[in-house]
Amino acid sequence: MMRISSSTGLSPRMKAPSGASTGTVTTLGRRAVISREDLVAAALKLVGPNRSVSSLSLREVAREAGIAPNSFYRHFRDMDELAIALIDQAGRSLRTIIGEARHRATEGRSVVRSSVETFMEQLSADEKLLHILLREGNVGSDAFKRAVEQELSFFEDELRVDLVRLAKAHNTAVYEPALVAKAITRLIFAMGATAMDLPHERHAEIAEQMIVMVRMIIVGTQTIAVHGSMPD
Amino acid sequence: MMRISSSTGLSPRMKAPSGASTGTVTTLGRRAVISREDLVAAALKLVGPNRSVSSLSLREVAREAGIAPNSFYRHFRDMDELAIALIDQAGRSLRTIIGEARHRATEGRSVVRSSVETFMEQLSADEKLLHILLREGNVGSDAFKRAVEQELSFFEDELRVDLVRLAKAHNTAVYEPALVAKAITRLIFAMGATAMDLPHERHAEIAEQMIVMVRMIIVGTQTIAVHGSMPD
DNA sequence: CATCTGTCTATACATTTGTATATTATTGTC
DNA sequence: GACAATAATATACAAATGTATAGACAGATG
Repeated sequence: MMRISSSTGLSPRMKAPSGASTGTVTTLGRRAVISREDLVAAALKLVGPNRSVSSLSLREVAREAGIAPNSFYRHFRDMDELAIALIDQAGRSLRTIIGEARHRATEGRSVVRSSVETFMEQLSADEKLLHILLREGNVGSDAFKRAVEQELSFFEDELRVDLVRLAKAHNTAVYEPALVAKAITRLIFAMGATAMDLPHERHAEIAEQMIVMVRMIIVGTQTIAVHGSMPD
Repeated sequence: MMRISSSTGLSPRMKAPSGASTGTVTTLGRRAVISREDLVAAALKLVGPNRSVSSLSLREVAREAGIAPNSFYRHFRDMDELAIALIDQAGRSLRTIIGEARHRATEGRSVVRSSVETFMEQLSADEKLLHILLREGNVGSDAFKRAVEQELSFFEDELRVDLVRLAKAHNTAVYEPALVAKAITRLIFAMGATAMDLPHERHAEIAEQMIVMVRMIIVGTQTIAVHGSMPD
C-alpha cells in the first residue's frame, strides 16, 4: 500500500525461516531471540472484534513482539505470510477441538448437540484464533483466502464421512452427503461469526438455534433420501 | 490510526450533509459540484475481490472522485460514514432484486429455484454492491457491522412471511419459521460470498448446490412439523 | 455594486508505513 | 583469541495518510 512496487521488494538477507518447528540442532551464528511463533502470538494479541488481520501493519506486530521492524523479515517475507501462518494454527486448533467433540459424542449423547456445544465453548474461550477462521475468509489476499477455504474443506470432509458413518449406524440414508456437510459447515461458521459480536450470555441461545438448524438439514436429507423427490 | 485522538476530531466547518437525497431547492452559496452519491460511486469503483471497503483511504476515494481530500468532509464525517451509506445502497438494491424474484416466482415456477437463480444472476452482474453485503459484515467498525446485520434481518423477515404464506398455500406446515428463514439467509449469503471468487462458469453449479441445500432445510422443517420430533 | 454564505482548493504538518543500508551483537568452530 | 556466520538493531528515506488552517470561488441577497 505504501510503495508502488511493494510486491516485488524482497527482504534484504532472507534465508530459511530459522528452522520453524524442527529442533534446529546446529545453531551457527547468533541464537534467535524470537521465533515465528512469537510473532504469530504477537499478531494474535492485536486482532480483535474490530481489528482484522489484514489491517495489521508489520511495524505494529514487530512493536508488540518487542523487536525492530526489520527483524520481522527474518521470519516472514511479509504480513501476508504471517497471516497464513495464523490460519494454519487456527485450523489446526479447530480440528483438534472437533476431534474431541467427536470422541465425546460417541459416549451416548447427541452428536449434533455435543459438537455444536463444543464449537461454541471454544468460540468463547479461544476467541482470537477462531475469529480469523470465521470472519476473515472473505477479505485479504488470494493466498489468505485460499488457506481459509482449505481449512473449511478439511472440515467438510471430516463431517461428510461422519455423516455417512452415522447414517449406517442408525440405519438411515443420507442424500448428497457432501452437500449436506458443506451446508452444515458454512451455516455453523456463518452463525459463529455473528455470535462473536454478541455478549457471552447469548451464546447458549445461538447454540440452540444452531442445533435446530442442523437437525432440520439432517431430517431433510434423510427424508429426501427415503422419498426420493424434492418439493418445489 | 494516525492521530491518537483521531476519533474526537471533527471536520473543520461541518454542517448538514448538503441535503443527501432531497432536491436541495435553496442553494445558498456556491453550487455543490459533487454529491454524496458521487463519492459512494467512487468508493464502489475502488472495491473489488481484493479490496475491502475498510481498507479504502479517504484520500483514495477523494482522488477517484476528482476532488480535494478535504472536500470529503463536506459530505461525510469520515470513511466509516461512507461505508454505511454503501451498505444502505447495497441493501436497497438487494431487496428490490429479491422482490423481483418473488414476483417472478408466482408465475408458476419453483419459488426456491427462481429466487436462488435471481440471486446468483445479480451476483454476477452487480458484483461490487453485493460484495460489500456478503463479505464485509464481519470486519470494520461496529456501526458498519450493525448496518450489515440490519440488512440481513430485513431479508430474513421477508423470507419468513413468505415461508409461512407458501406453507399455507401448499397445505404444509413449517417448524420454527423464523429459524428456517435465518438458516436459509445465512447459508445463501455464505455460499454467495465464496462464489464471488469463482469464475462465472461455475456460478450455475453453485446455484444448483444452493437449491438442494435450501430444499433440504424446507423438507426438514416440514417433516419435523408433521412428526413433532427431532433426531439425535 | 458589495456582502454574505456555503463549497472547494492549496498548503502544510505530524505520523505512520514498508523497506534499504549499514552496523553491532552473539554464537559456534578453528 | 581470531574468524565466520547469523540475528538483531539503528538510521534513514520516500510515500501515504488524516486533518488543521487559510484562502479562493460562485451564487444569492441586500
